[in-house]
Amino acid sequence: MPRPKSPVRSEWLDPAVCSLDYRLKIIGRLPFFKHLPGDAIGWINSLFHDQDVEVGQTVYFEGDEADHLYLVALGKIKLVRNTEAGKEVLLDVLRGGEYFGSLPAFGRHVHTETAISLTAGCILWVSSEEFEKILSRYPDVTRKVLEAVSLRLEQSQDMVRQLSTYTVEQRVASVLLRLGEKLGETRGKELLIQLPLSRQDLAAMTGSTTETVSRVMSRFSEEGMVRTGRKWVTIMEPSALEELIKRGEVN
Amino acid sequence: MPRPKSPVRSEWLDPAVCSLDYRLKIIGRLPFFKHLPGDAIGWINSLFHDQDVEVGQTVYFEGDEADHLYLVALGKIKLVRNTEAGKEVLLDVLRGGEYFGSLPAFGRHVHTETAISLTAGCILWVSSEEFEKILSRYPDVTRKVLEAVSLRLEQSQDMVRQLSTYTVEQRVASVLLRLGEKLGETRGKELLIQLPLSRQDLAAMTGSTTETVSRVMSRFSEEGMVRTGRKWVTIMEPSALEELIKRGEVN
DNA sequence: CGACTTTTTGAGTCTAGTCAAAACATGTGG
DNA sequence: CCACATGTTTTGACTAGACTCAAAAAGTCG
Repeated sequence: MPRPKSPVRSEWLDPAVCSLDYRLKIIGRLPFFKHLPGDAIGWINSLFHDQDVEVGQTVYFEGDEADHLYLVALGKIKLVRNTEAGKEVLLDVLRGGEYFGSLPAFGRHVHTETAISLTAGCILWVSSEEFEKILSRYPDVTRKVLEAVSLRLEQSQDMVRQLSTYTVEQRVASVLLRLGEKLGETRGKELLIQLPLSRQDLAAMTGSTTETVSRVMSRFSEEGMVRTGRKWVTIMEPSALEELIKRGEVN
Repeated sequence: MPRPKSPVRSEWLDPAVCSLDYRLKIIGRLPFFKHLPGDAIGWINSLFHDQDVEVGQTVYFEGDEADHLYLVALGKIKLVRNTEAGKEVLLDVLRGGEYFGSLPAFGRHVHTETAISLTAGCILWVSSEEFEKILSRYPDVTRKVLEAVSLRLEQSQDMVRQLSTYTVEQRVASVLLRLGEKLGETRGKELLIQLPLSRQDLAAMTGSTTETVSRVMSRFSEEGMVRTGRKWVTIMEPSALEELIKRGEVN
């Protein structure tokens, strides 16, 4: 069998990525702020700081004081929790336009997860005080933040449901579909996920082990449902994975 | 071996439970409102309706239109999610003073879980419109709601971590401790949980099966760590369960 | 090319699920 | 108060899914 050719197109980092224009676009599209008029966005933008991150860089650790709110401008950020035993649990992968971190405003005083960049990219952040300024000038932003947190809660509860009732195979299929939907690019009827997702990461997302995930992925490949490389995964037949989740087995 | 004598004291339902006084107390203590002055609480109280619930009654179903916010006044409410395959996942058990249900204000339009009473009791509720009135008169309530939802998110993520990394034994121990901490009454160094928790319920809280939970509970009983009856569980040695979670095994 | 990391595969073991039956409670009506 | 029907819990035997440990294979990078 020929080595799968990588469908990844390198879109190289524009050095001007966190340019004013780009920042305005990101901030203006954020659910928190997108209802606000342009001048408000401009003012909010002036309160944000930007920072480039490289692959594998830790933005903050679980347990660190929670006094910054972050936005992903470019790249992908993963949120993980660690157990005392050293196992890691991957809670979510964020793309441009999503928030992370937390604030005393959310009732949290320390971060409850660790944030690590999966790719090189750029993030924006505001301090607690600066965010308070935004909230006091535009109080309905609180409402938007509430909506965003509610959505995360719902997703987390769905995760609980899946971990409680799915087999590893179903969980892997589910994670692939979720990532595909969220981060994937449509290539015909296929779905390309450009992400340096290791078996380790997939295991941490499914409450499993690298070996088991590897076996499951091999099976999926044999069945022609997915195709994977080191920095990408292509879902050849999303519907087949969906079927598998419903039926609970490969046939 | 003699049948374990039930330590349960029947505290019978006062028919005047949802009396004005009691309602004011519940509402005044709620994190959402407890920062507000007495007259505000009085006004808010006037917007709430009350309703008695009996054992096993469903307050609302997953998928129902989400236009009410509920408070537990008296009794215990469980929140469950169901899978297509008919398995149930028990997300949380609520006691007096906790909220449930959701609102368009939270960005949800249908309930994402089913609410069922575990005991006879009484709940309070407001409609979406009424809650909006509260929010517009006391905008900082939004902030409190945000804090409450953030806390639930954190707890849910912890649940994810446990399901991902703990054995069934550890998860059962963890659930018992959590319930004990939240709903238990201290009896000397023991902790009594007065709750009609079936093996079914425990299985649904731990992502396991009735049989496995039964075996685990039997083991815990033999080791003298817990003692159970049909409508109660006593944790004889909380520290033993904590040890077990850390070490990962009974010795 | 060679050192290193990640992934895959294999073999063996164990945890937890399944199916089935017995034991135990609970509630009802005679 | 007992006998019976019903539902829940416990126990047993078996199976299977997933983990562990170990080694080989493949990919990455200087």
